[in-house]
Amino acid sequence: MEKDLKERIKEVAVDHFNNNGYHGTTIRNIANEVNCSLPMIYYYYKNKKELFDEIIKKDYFDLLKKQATLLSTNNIIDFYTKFVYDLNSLSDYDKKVYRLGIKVYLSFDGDEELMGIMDEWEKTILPRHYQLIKPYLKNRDNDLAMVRTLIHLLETLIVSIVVKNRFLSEEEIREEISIVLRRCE
Amino acid sequence: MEKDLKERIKEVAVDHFNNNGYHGTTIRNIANEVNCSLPMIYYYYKNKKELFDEIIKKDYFDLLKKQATLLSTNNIIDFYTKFVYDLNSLSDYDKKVYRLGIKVYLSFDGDEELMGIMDEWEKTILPRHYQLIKPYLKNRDNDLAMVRTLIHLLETLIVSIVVKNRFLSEEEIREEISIVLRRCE
DNA sequence: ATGTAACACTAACGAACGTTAGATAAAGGA
DNA sequence: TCCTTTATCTAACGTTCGTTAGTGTTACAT
Repeated sequence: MEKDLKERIKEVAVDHFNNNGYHGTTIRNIANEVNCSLPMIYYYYKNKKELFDEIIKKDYFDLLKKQATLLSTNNIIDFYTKFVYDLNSLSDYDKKVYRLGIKVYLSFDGDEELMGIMDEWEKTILPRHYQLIKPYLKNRDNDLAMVRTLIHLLETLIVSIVVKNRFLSEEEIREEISIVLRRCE
Repeated sequence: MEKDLKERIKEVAVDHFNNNGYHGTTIRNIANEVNCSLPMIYYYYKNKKELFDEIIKKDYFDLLKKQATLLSTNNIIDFYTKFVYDLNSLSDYDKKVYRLGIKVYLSFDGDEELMGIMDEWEKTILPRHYQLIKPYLKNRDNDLAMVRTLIHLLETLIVSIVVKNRFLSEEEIREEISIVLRRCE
């Protein structure tokens, strides 16, 4: 019982929500694994939904925002390669939070309120990356399509690492990003 | 009560499994929406799990196999554009089945047995597409990376249409596929 | 007419769920 | 010393779950 009980509850909750979904997760199972009594969970969290919401609204979006504020280097391919590769070394907890967030993002879990928040975030993705890549673009007619393609590729790479829990080498990440950003080299 | 009751049960079940996950779906809710009594579901399906399994093992893989047997035209970009674009016009039922399958594929639902089946299928993807694209490749050192990148792009496009229920125009699909397959033109 | 199979129901079982009431024990300030 | 706060518990509430036992009802073959 080294760590804070509230923190331990959330860690176990992330694990269970991840493996069994919102409905498949029970407060009793969480309490059992944390080795505390059942009402202790209600002592720290109002109810099941608040526990789930805090993970998404706080922990998941903290992760996303931290990732979004990374600054581009002078090489756009280096930057995006690192952007993806670094996900490999996320802590187990962060990886699970990320995975749970993607689950909600794809509306595989959570409720409509959370989906709305996800939609808002999604709208910021294309403009943000476009601004980031802009300096490297050669002003061709399909510039926007290239950014869109990159984002689509990134999404699958992120899912591979975070959701399917695969390790992707820096080399293969770079290869694929280079194929899409070929004209920026 | 026009259609077969067994069929109607499955249709409603697909809907509920999709919206609420396996654990969030109850036999009572299904029976209510189908407007039949509760034991009728057990008359046609041994239990809840068998109902879920039949949807994935039969309907989802039928969809995948049908898609996999499509023959390439003489233009590889045309082929893949059509491959993705046609998903837009899948029936509502098929789209939901597809979505549910992807949910299991990403291990967001289902059990370990189903995950095993998904893993087996996944292994066939890269060789299959490589064989398909091979004739159009210029034998460069990053040919395999290109096929991998294409598959990764396709995955996101499929998720957009089937999971997020977006409509993708033929034009934007073609643009993105062309960016990846640029050297095959 | 009678038997049998297929289709449908009502009612209930036991188990598990989310949640809460209420007690206890320790700690610290007044 | 007494009171309040914080952290923890046991026990239970009412509800809903998956599942089944048991019973009709139709339709068709013999």
